[in-house]
Amino acid sequence: MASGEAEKVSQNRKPGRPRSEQAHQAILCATAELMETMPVRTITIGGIAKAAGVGKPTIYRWWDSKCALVMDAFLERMGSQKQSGRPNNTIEALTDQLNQTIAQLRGRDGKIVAEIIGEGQSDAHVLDEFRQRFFNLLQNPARTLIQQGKDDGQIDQSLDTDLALDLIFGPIYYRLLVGHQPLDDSFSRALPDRVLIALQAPVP
Amino acid sequence: MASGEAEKVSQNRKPGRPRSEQAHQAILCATAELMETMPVRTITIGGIAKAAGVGKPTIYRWWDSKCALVMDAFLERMGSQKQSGRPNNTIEALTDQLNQTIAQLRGRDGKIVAEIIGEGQSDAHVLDEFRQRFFNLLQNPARTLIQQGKDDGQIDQSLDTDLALDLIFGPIYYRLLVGHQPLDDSFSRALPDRVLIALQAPVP
Amino acid sequence: MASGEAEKVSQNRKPGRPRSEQAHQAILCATAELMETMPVRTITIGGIAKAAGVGKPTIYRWWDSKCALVMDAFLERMGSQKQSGRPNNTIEALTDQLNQTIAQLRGRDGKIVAEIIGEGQSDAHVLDEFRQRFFNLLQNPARTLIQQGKDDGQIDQSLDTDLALDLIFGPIYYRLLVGHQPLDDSFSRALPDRVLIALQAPVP
Amino acid sequence: MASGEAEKVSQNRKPGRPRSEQAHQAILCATAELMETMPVRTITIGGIAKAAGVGKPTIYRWWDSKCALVMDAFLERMGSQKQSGRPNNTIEALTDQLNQTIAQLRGRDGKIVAEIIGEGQSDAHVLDEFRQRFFNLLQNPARTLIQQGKDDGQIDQSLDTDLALDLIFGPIYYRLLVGHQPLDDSFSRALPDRVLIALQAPVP
DNA sequence: CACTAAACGAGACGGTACGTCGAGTCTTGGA
DNA sequence: TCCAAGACTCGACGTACCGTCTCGTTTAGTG
Repeated sequence: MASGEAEKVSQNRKPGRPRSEQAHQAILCATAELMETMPVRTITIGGIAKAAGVGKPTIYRWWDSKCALVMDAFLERMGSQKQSGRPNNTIEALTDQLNQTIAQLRGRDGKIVAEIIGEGQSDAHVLDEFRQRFFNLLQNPARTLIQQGKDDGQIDQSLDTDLALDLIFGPIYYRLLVGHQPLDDSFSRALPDRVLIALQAPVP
Repeated sequence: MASGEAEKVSQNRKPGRPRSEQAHQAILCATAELMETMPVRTITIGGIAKAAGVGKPTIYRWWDSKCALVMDAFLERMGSQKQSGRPNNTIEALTDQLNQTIAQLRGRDGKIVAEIIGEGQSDAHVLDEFRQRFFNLLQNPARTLIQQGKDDGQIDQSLDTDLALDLIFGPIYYRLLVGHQPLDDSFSRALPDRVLIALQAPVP
Repeated sequence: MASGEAEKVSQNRKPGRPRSEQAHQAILCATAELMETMPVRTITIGGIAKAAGVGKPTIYRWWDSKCALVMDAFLERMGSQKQSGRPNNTIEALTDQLNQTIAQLRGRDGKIVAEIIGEGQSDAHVLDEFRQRFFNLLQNPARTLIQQGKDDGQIDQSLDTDLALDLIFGPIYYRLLVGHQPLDDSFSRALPDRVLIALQAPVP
Repeated sequence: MASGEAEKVSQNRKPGRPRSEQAHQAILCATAELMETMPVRTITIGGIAKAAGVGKPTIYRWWDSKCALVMDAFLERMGSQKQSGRPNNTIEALTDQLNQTIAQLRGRDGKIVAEIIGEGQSDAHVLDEFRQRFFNLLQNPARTLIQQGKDDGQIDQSLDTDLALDLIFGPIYYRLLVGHQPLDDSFSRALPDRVLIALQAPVP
């Protein structure tokens, strides 16, 4: 009280036993492993609890729903995103970005992304989280590049940035989610050039 | 077979009571109504049966799964697709097609399409059915137009038709499924012109 | 239709699949077996379901609670009560009745009765059922004998019958439930004579 | 020992913070209050802890189980037993004892006794404790009186004392536990006379 | 007076059982 | 043979307590 200093500090910590970070990690880890081997839909909370050596209530203490947990587990594994970072040329950088995205969404990771978006169709919260925590993360570098391209004249300045992003990523997610065509190398080769035409040229 | 007597009336009809077309329709109708008011995921077979005044086994007699039924109910309501049919100009026809698709996927119908694709992420069969019975139906006219455009020189002949379709429809489904941006009028206005640039110009 | 007989009759039967008596019996049987080997309190609905090869909802369809089920299973096994029936002498018949009751409540059966009464202390419904379906059944013959004894002068006519029954059975249940003394042979030998004194003699 | 006490206090005390008698009492008190308002079975350790403003481990530090705690709380409230003590006449003293017991087991206290005995049916330890700490306490005065009655000729000397106690208390507990008849005044009036007949008269 | 060690409040932990719900199958009587 | 009805087995759901543990704090007695 004297000089108004923090004094006792008295601790802002909550009372009681703190949550076990070990249990938290075990759950995330078990979930990630289950996601490798089975569709998200068929994963059960009980199954995760058993795999993690954890009680069901512990899972519910940390996450509201299976989907929230799956989101976290997914992001943990996705966290290690490398940035090739070659800023010299906007167009080249965008091409890189695109190819990297396609590469990322091939295989199991892409399947999981698709499943999460699928779950999101019946649970707005999941889709929200997905956008905020994965999608924006992925899209923002491209957004910056587009802005940059518009500034230095490589991209049509009258083009709406959001639309540009949809032109770039739309075809990829389309194939990923509808599955009518694969995200193969020929797609990866042909798409960037074609899309970039649309971005560069001014609408007549 | 032994005594080979065709005897009593050859009868190519199956014996027993014939399936009730009335029940069939009641089920489809009840399903369609439920789809209007609740997410596909939360619809239950039992709920449909109750709403249709039908037994669950009757539903299983006609459809393998909830999703197959939902698909049928959905297609029934989607059946009445008008074709504006103005074949004079390929580019204009494609623009029409695009705008029509966007208009169609706005509102409840789009939500249902999204939910079906969502279900499809955990059930390959659903996605198969979706592609065969709805998606191709929708996409084939555009495919024809593109082919036509390539023939008469309005579209770059080196462009792969499948890729062209992804460029056209990708952004729409992307917005529909990820929900980061709406399928609004400004999108509807801006998208076709921009996409068609990509289709028309040759890659340098 | 012809002679205008009751014709349609229309049936008072409910529609739908009838309850499976087989499942009913399997549940009762499994419960009875579990009661043999473990305390009622530690028996679980899930355990019964598993042992009976039955789903939990089926159990809940037939019984409101574990205790109601246990009551039924218990009564089924208790059903085969022999009546030694020697009506020549009221006092002798009462003695028989008493000894028979003691014999019955020795061993596992008595333990189960005690456990059911124990459960009943926290669930009035259980105690109700117990009284109506087991206790009265057991006590009514004695009640008749007492009435008879009062009529033919062998039992004090001023004695309230309910009180008489409590004098007879009270000590037995007391030992059964409090467990301070066993229901052994010496008890079985000494009790009837002593109790019958109280019933026969008039209060001074 | 008094004056010349063993120098350095001799130190038989354990180190560390001593148990809090305040917590002990708070737990007992909270338990007693809960017992007033809800069945013993539905009381939970967590509920007691919350009501007493105490942590669960503190409860387990003092008591092994909910039942042990309930026993203690119950005995605390029962502690104030008055002894009317009129030793002039054995028979009258026994009658007094009986009426007092009936009066005591009427109302909430009786219900709690019944619930404890009920719990005891599935937990031998509870029943043990009950007998040692409540039941014997209650029964011993009567035992003494009976012995005394046998000595001075008012009670049949050939009567086993344990049996006598069962004859006296059996009907009371029987009504208490089975609940087929109330522990009302008419019972209280009629029982003692009738029971005492059995004790006094010799078996023919 | 500071140190030590146990008890304290709180509440998270791994479990177990709960009672409910939906899926997909089976079994009735009637059409 | 199909129909409506609904009971069936199965298994996941999310909740409630259990009895134990792990925190940070408090409190007596010792050094």
